[in-house]
Amino acid sequence: MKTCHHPRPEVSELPELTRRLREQSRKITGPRQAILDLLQAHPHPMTNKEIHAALAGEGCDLATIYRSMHLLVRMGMVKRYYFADRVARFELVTQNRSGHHHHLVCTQCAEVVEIEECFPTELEKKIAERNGFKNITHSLEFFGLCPACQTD
Amino acid sequence: MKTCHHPRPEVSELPELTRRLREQSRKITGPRQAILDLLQAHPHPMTNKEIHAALAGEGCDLATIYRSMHLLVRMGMVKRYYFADRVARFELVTQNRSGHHHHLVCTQCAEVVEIEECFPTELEKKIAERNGFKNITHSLEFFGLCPACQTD
DNA sequence: CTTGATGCAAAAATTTTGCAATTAA
DNA sequence: TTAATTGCAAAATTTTTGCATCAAG
Repeated sequence: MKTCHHPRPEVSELPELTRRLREQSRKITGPRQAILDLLQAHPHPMTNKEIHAALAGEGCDLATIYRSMHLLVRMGMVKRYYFADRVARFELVTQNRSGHHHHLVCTQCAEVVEIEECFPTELEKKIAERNGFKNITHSLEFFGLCPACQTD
Repeated sequence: MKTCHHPRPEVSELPELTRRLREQSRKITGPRQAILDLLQAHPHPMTNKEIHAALAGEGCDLATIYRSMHLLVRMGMVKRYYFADRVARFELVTQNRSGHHHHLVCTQCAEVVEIEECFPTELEKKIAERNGFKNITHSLEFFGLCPACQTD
């Protein structure tokens, strides 16, 4: 895994997120703050195991992480991704970065790049109509060899 | 899950597949034939559990199915998909149906429709170049409510 | 015969759950 | 005060592995 910078966003979104938690009569606990903090600082999909490892300092139980991720996904604050390996990865949904976007993942070192492009809307609409489906969405991820790994 | 027809292809691809197995000094055993038969008759991604259940008659061990799918994927005879639920699904790669295609899956009843459309090649190339990636591929699946489930 | 494959059972890995104790509101 | 949350341990799943036996080539 490559090192990569995780610049904190200009404005933290945590106040807004905690507000929404409170709104649902959820509590702002240590573990939850730590998880949200981490996800904000690391704007790429993370597995529960990675989150657990990263939070080794504060000692947050793995079960708590599983439960938190379920909750955050249910509340729409986190989006769950599946890349090539049946492991769920979680990424914070922020106002800066739209909830819907895609990733380009290095098959060697797992580096992740966020992608602007999306599947053409008209084409998707056509697919939905031709098959009579409603409320169509898609999952789309790219895989390849990143620059650094091409030389190895 | 909706019932769906599984018309056998005009020409069975099994002889070719078994030939390739033999070529790799693999053996054509009962379980393997049953699995290939099943995958050919059911041209949609199936989970190992589904395969195991479908083969309840011949009594094929689940461990054997796991091992077989690993082998078949490694040999390129089967393609592995991940839909929305972190469960691996396997589909036979045939000459009729190209190995690369996508699916439209009903979020309610799990019906699967095969999709012709693909992510635009030029756009993908652009993404690869802009990020300096090589050997880029993608996974792309669509989700929505199928006609039957819209009335429920 | 020889080597790969199978079934079975055990082990490993992953995810969920029950519950008493804790803590935010 | 009280309702949600946590940690811990146990349970439930899912996947892999060791090994003696079996069978395809």
